[in-house]
Amino acid sequence: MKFESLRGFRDIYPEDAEPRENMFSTAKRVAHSFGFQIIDFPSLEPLDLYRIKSGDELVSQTFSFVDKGGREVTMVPEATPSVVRMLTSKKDLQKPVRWFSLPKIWRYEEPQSGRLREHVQFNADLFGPDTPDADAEIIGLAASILDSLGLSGNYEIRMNHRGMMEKILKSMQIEDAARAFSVIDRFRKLAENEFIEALGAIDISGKPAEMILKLAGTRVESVYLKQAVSEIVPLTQDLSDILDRIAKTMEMVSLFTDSRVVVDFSIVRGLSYYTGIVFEAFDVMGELRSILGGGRYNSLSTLLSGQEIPAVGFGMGDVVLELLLRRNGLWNRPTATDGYYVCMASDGVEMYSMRVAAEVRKRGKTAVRDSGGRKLSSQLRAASAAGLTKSVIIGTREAETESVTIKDMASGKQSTISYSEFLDSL
RNA sequence: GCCGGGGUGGGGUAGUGGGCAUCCUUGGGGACUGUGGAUCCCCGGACCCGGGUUCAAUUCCCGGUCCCGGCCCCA
Repeated sequence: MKFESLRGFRDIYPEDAEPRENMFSTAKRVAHSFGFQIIDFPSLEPLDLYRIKSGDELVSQTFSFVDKGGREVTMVPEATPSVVRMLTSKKDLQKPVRWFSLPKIWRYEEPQSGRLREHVQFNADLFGPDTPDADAEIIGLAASILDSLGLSGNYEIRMNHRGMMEKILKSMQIEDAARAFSVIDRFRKLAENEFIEALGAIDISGKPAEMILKLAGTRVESVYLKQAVSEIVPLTQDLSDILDRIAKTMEMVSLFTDSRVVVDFSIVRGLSYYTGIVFEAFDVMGELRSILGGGRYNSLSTLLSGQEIPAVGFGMGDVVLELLLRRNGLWNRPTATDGYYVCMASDGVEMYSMRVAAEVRKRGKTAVRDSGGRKLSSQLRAASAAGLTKSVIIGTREAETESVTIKDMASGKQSTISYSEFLDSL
C-alpha cells in the first residue's frame, strides 16, 4: 500500500519549509511594525457563516461535512468571516482595531498554477475608521511586506473603487452593478468581441458596452484619474468626491512603496461584500495570478451581527507568493548557521560529548550531537550537511584532559582548548 | 465538476511486446584503525493502480488515480 498526500495538498520538506518560514516571519515582523496584532481562530466553522454572505457557489467549493452532532461544518475557506465574528463579539474593543492572522485555508477546487486545496493565507484587517488613511495603511502594509521580501519593483498595485464603478454604471442606466462586475472581472481573460458578447448576455450593448470596454481596458496613475473618467462619463459631484478620495489614497500608498500604483477599472474582485476601494497586486511580468487582494467591506459586520463597523483588509496566499519569490531567486535557505556539531572520535566519550552539547544549548547556542555508532569521517560529513559553522571533536584525548577540539568548518582549521575555556567562549 | 498533456529508484533520465531495466545524482558504508565538502570502490532504491489484449506488458488498449496547465470560481 502506498500513501501520498491528497490532491491539492502539500508535504513541505525543510528545503522549502525554511524559506517559507522566513517568508511568514517577515510578514509578521512588518505587520507588527505597523501596530497590527496577531490573532487566531478555529479551522472548522459552521457552514452558515459562509452561506449568509456568499451563497451556494462558495459553499460548493468548501470542504464541508456533517459532524457527529448533525451540524453542518466546514474547513475555513477564508479568514474574514471568522475575524469579523471575533471583532463583533468582543464589544469593548477600542477602535481602530488592527489585526492579522496566518490561518490555513481550504477550498475544494481543481488545483492549478498558484492555487491548491490547502494554503496559508496572511490576512490583515483594519476596523473602525472609514478614511483614505485607513485604506492607504492597509495597502501600504501589503506593499511593505512584499518590499521586505525583496520584491520591490517586481509587482504593481492595481486598485479600483466599487462605489465609483457603481456610479459610472448608473450614469449609463445600468442598475445591476453586481452582474456587470462579474463580466468586468473577466475582462482580462476575454477577447474584445467575447467581452462585448458577455455584456450583451446581461443586456448591456451599444454605447454603454463600448464605454465599459474602454473603461475596463484603462489603467491610470492618480494624476490622470479624473481626466480618464471624465472622458467616459460626466463628472457628478458624488463621483468627483470619490475620485478625489481614490487619488488621495493612491498618493498616500506611494509613500509606502516605490512600486507602481494604478487604477485599473477591470479590478472588481468577484461578487462578495466589498463596498469601497478594492485592490490587487500583480507581478509585473504578468505571468501569475494575483499575489494578494483586498478592499473595503463596510457592511459585513452589519450582516453578521447588526453592528456597523467599517473595515478594510486584504488576504495574501502563500502559493503565488512562493512562485514569485522563486522566480526572483529569493527562495533560499539560510547559509551556515552559527552552531556546533558534536562528533565523537572514539568510544567511551558519550557522556562527555553529551554534556558538552547540553552546556552549549544552555547558553542559548545551537548544538547538534552526532548520534554515534560510526566513523569520525562519516560524522564530519554529517556535520557539513548540517550546515553549522563549527564542529566539536571529542575523543579519548579530549576526555582525559577535559578539553575539546573545535574545528571551523569553512576554513578547516582546528584547535584544542580546555573545556572551561570553551564554555567561556560561548 | 469539465477539458488538454503527462506518470521509470528520493531527484533527473535511457530503453524495450519477451533475459524484473541504463546512466547521473542523492542516501548508507568503506579505502582513511581520530578528520568533512576531492577521488575510487561496494551497497540500497523504480517501470502509478486496476482490468483487458497476448504464449508474454514496464511497453499496446480501457478505466481510475496523481502531477502539470486551462475552464468554472476566486471568498
